[in-house]
Amino acid sequence: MATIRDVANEAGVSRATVTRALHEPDKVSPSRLAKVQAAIKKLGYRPNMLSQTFRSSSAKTIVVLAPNLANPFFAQIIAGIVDASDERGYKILVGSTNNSAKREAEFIRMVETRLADGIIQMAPYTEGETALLPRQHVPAVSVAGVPGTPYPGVRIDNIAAVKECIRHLADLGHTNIGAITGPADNSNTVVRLAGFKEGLVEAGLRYLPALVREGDFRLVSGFGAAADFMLASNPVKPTAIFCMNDEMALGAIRGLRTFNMRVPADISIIGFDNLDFSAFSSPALTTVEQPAYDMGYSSAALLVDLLEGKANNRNEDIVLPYRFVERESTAATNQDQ
Amino acid sequence: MATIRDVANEAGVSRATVTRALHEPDKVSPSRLAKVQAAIKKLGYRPNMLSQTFRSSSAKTIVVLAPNLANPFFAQIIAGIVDASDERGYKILVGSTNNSAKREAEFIRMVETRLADGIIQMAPYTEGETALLPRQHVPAVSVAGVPGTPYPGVRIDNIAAVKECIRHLADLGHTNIGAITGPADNSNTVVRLAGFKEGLVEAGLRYLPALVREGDFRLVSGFGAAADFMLASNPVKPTAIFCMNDEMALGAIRGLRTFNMRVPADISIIGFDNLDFSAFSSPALTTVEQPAYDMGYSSAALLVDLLEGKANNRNEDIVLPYRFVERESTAATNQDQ
DNA sequence: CTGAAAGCGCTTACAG
DNA sequence: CTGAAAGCGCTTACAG
Repeated sequence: MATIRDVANEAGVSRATVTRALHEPDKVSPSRLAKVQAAIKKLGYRPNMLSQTFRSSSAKTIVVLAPNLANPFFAQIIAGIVDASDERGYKILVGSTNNSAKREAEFIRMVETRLADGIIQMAPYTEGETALLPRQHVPAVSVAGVPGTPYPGVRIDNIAAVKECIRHLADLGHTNIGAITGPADNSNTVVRLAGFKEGLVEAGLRYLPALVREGDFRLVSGFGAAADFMLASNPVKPTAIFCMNDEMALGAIRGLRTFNMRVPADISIIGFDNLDFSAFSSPALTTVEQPAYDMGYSSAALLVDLLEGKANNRNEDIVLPYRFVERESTAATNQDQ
Repeated sequence: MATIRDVANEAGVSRATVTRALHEPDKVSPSRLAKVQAAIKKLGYRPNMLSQTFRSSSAKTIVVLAPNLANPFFAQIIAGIVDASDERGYKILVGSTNNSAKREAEFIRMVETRLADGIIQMAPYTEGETALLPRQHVPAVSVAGVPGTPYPGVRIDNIAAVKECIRHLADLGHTNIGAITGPADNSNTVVRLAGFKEGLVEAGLRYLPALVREGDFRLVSGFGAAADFMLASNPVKPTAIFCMNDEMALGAIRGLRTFNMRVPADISIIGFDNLDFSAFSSPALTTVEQPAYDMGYSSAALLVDLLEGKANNRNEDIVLPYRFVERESTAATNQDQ
C-alpha cells in the first residue's frame, strides 16, 4: 500500500502538503494540488485510517450493547442506530453481552481504550451484576430502557402505555386480567409490572399474583405461560392477558389454541412493541407500538451530540410517543363463561 | 489517561519492559514484573488500543454487509457471526448498504484502509451495480448466498431445498403450483426460481408465468402478491404457493384470509427460512429451515481462518444441511375445487 | 533479562 | 502557501 510518503515523493512535495491537499485543499497552491492529486491517482493511494484514527485519537465508533441480537424488536432499533450513525460519520460496533457482566466490561473497556467513543445500551438491566456501565465514566445512552438510569435514554412512557392496555381490557368488561412478564430482573419488566398494577387499581380491579406468569420475552415462553394458565389448578383463569412483548403474545395465542381456546372469543391477548409480524398474524395482534427505528435513530443522534458537545449533558430522557393499536386479539368478555 | 510512558516512569523501567510485562510476562524478571503491575494498577493504565491496532496494522475487525438489518433471518445470521467473531477476538462493524453501490464501496474502502480486515457479505446480489465486492482485492466471504461468487461462501443447497418443496406439493396432488419470489435481480431469487422450475419438471408439471408474483421478501409483499393472485382475471389459480421466504408466506396467508381462502384447506402455502415465528403462526408454516445462526457462525469462522492463513484459499463453499419442515400450511388439494 | 533507538502513517504547530 | 521537525502510544529488532 502506498503511504503518504510515497505520494509526497511522487508529487515532489512534503508530506504536510499532501495532508493539506487532502483536508484543506484551498490552502494549497493549484499547481501543487494538481501534482498531489495526480500522484494519489497514479499510486492508488488511500489514507491509512488506522493511522488517522490513532492520530486524532477518535475512532468515530459507537458500541451497541445488545442483550439479544436475534430479537426482531432490537433488530429494528439497530437499523435506526446504524442509519443515524452513518449520517454522522460514525461506525457501529456490535456488542452481544448475553447478559454477562464480563462481556459488558470488555465493551466498556473498548471505550476506555479509545477503540470506541461511546456506548448505546439497549434495554439496560436493573441493578444486577450486569449493571456495570453506570459505574464507569463512559459516554453512554440507553435506548428502550426505563427512567432513572445515570445516563440519558430514548424510550417511551411505559407506564402510560401499559395503563392504556389495561383500561382497554377493563372497558371490554374483563375483570380477571392476567399478565405474562419478561424476566423478573429486567428493568422493563419491573416498570411495566408497575404500570400493570396501577392500571388495575384505576380500573377498580385487584392484582392477583396467580394471574401472572414470568416469561423471557421469547415466543416459546409465551406459549409455555399460556399453557401454564390453562393447566393451573387455580380456578380463577384470566379472560384477558397482557403480554410484555409481541413475541410472547404470539406464542401465547398459539399456546391457547392447543387448549382449544379461541382468541379473542374465549380470551383476549394484548402484546407490546408492534412487530411487523403482529399485523399479519391470525388473529392480528392488539398491541402498543414502540417506534423502534426512531428510538434507535434518536439514541445514536443523541450520543453523537453528546460526544461532540452539541447536547447539554443534563441527563434528560427523550420520551417518544407510543401508539395503542387495536386489532383483532381483544374483544368483550365471552358471556358464556 | 495514563500512557505506557507513565507506567514506565512510575515503575522505574523502560517502555519496552512494560510492553513485555503486558505481552510476554515470562520474559521479564519477577521483581520488575511486580513493579510494572503495581504501577499499572496504581495508574489505572489501559493500553491505548487505537495505538496497538495502528502498530500491528490489524484492526481485528470484520465488516458485515447487510442489505436489511431489520430482517429477522439476517438478525439470526448476525447473532452467529458476532458469537464466532467474539471467540476469535474479532470485532464486528455493521454495514447497512441498503443495496447502494456507493455505500458498499465505502465499506470496502474500510478494509482497503485497514480499518477492518475482511468482509462478510450477506445474501449478495447478482451482477448488478451492487456487485462491487468481487472486483476488489479484499478478503471476503458470503453467507446465505448462492454458488459462483468469486469468494467462498456459507450457504445451503437452495436448488435441492426448493425442489423438495415442490415435490411435497406435487405429492399432495397439486398441479397448479404458484410462487411468490424475491426481487428479480436478487441472486437467491434467481437460484430458487431455477429450483422451482426444475421441481415442476420433475413432477411432470408445466411452469406457468401467470402463477408467479414478484415480492421483496417482506410481509406486505406476500400479502399483496396473494391478493393479486385472487384478483387476477386469469382463470387458473394456484392451489399451492411456494414463497421464497417465511415473511412473504406469512403475509400471503394473511392476504388469502382477506379473500376467505383458508390455508391449507383451500390453498397450501410453503415458506423458506423457518423463522421462529413460523412455528407459532396459525396455521403453523410448512417451510425449509436454513440454519441461520450456524451459517453466520461458520462464515465468520471461515473468514477468520482465511485472514489468519489457516484455511486454504480454494474458494470452496461450505454447504450446510437444510431441513424440510412440514407443518400445517400444506395439505392435499381440496376436492371441492 | 533489559534499554536506547527507530519506526508504524499521519497531522500539527512552528517558522519562514 | 510550504516544509522540517516533532509527536501521537505503542512495539520491534538490536545490542548488550
